[in-house]
Amino acid sequence: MTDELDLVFRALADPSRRFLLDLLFARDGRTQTELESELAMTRFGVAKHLKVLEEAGLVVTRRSGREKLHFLNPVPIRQIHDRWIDKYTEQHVTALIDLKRTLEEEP
Amino acid sequence: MTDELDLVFRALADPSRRFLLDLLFARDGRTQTELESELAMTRFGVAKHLKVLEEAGLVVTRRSGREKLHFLNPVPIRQIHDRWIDKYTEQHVTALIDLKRTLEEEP
DNA sequence: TTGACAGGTGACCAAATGGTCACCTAAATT
DNA sequence: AATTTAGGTGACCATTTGGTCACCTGTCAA
Repeated sequence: MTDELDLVFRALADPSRRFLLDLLFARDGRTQTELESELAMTRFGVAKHLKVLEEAGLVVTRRSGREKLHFLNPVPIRQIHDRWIDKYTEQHVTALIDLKRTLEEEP
Repeated sequence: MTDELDLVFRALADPSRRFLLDLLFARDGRTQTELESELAMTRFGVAKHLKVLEEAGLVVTRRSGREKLHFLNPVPIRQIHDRWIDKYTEQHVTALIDLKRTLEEEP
């Protein structure tokens, strides 16, 4: 009943971790210390979250001296998408979302 | 720190719920009883999972007499995708995944 | 070389989660 | 009308999870 993407889904379940992904989506290559300052949490909590994201493959890291740089990896996100949206449905869905966005912009 | 897609991410975190989505992806419009038979769990557990999926908007339902029909809604999945993959990156990522798939097919 | 800085580990605790059960309502069947 | 069938509710329990802390290693700078 468990699958290979299990770690990815579990990683995405927490709002703090999604916020970390947002930060890395906005700007890649940040250190852990740099990311800590953005969360209302001790560095231990942030470190734990980054570890979960890294083990899920959503974040990849590179060591540079005593620093650890973090990068967003979008591949697992796309795999989630492809699991429940086939190439045919994709067009309808994106059209729907664009429509929704348009409607919300002009009230 | 919490966002509107919170329910969607939390719903996707559980393997049983993802399996239910797989079932509905394969064939829509099933009743709860029909779905129960596919899970190694009492009907109460399945009902709870379906409720979580419905509240997240991943599943929409329609009543028909005493039956409740379930349908997969792909829109939230696409929204997850769009959050961390911009139109430009999308091309690279899909190309990467296609490449990976090709390589795994021919060993 | 001494101290400051970046990061890692394991234990620990409160809160959330998955699953079951006793009990309920409403629709279909006989 | 009586029974079966589809589904819903709230309490309950075991396990998992998010977060903190004391303590550790390795790297850079004065």
